[in-house]
Amino acid sequence: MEQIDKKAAILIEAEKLFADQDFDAVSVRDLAKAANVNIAMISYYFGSKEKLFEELIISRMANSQTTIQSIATDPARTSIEKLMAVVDFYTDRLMNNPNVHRMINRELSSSNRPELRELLISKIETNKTYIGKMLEEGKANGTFRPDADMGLVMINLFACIQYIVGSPYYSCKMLDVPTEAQLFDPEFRTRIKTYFKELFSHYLLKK
Amino acid sequence: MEQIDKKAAILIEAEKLFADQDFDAVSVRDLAKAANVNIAMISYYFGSKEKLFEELIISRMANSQTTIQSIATDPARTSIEKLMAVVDFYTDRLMNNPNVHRMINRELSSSNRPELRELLISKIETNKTYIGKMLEEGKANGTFRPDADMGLVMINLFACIQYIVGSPYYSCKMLDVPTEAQLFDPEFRTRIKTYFKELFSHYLLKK
DNA sequence: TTGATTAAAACAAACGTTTAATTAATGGTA
DNA sequence: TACCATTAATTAAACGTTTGTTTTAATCAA
Repeated sequence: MEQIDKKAAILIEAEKLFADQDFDAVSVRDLAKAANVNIAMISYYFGSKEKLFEELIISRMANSQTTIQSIATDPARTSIEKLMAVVDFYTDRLMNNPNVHRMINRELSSSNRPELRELLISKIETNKTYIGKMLEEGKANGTFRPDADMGLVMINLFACIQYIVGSPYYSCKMLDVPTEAQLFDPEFRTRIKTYFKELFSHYLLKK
Repeated sequence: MEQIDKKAAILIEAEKLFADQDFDAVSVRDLAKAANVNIAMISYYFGSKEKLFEELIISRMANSQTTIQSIATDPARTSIEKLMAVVDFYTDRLMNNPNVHRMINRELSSSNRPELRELLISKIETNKTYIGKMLEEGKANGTFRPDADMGLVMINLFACIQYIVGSPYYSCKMLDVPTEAQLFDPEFRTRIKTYFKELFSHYLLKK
């Protein structure tokens, strides 16, 4: 009996394994066993283990550019409302796709696959540009303090959420969250969102 | 002619290689070549590649517990002064030892070596406890807002600096810092410290 | 019968580790 | 100091596994 879509099955299992272990720590035999397919299928469908890995990351990395752009350029929102919307969107986006962001996180921290890293950065950079402009606009229109460090505000938001998602086991222990599942619960998401909204409001808004 | 300390040479080169690449991506032959020693010397001195890796991390992970403790329990400092001192200390500590913290960062994000991860977490947790008590004390004595999220303040500081140090290539691009070396310059350190001091002051202090 | 799909086996290369042999250093004895 | 015995350090080669990938043959659906 043939499976409808073995290629999809491989991608699903690969996502789980690569989220938790390094690229080299996962063998094609591990992948084949988890997806219940023959070893040859990885090369057959993807060409190589590395191409499977790249295809997996790229396909799972949803396109967030249009959303960020529409938030950043929305004339109906004030500067602070835009920032709140970015916090919400970014928190949900990462917490909805923890596996792929763990992979991305690990790719960005090593030079094992430089071309892939470059590709990921270029995608992320587009969003950074939009949010950067958005924050500078808030300075220009008098909403935000002129001496606020907008570069660090951005990387602070990105880094902190990426870090929690990328090292869930560690983060649970540090935040006294009992299970990793609870880390992605709506309750904890609200906590994250509230924290950053208050944090940035206090830091950015004029008194 | 015998080398004086081949073991130290191996550790030095291993630190560079493991900082930039995954554990499995660095072979013992790479290590031996970089340190200019025979392959057998890794097993001879360390027992195995994995033991070398563990010994490297543990030996390079300086003991920060006594410093954090003395800051947190210093009666001469106010609560806000203690927090500022922690920001300074933590920034310098990570930026002075980027290589080992890149390794730690990567270890915390995977379950490739669970025992090592557990060991690292237990060491970090001690500091977390001290700083946590310090922040709660600030709440109790009326310095800090009672509804501030101290857990997230802590992980925010840790995560953000660890992230910048752990993914320097990426961070440079995001922060418009031209070279990785400049990321660890005094100038950029001051920027980080100033940012967090202002950020946390605005968020924590009562108005 | 054809072409797509599968499984099992085989492939060479690379892996971490060990062996066996050799050289260098050390310590005690005369 | 000179000598020998012993330990330690170093090397090249080989070890058995595991790696990612490919081949071959069989099976299946159309």
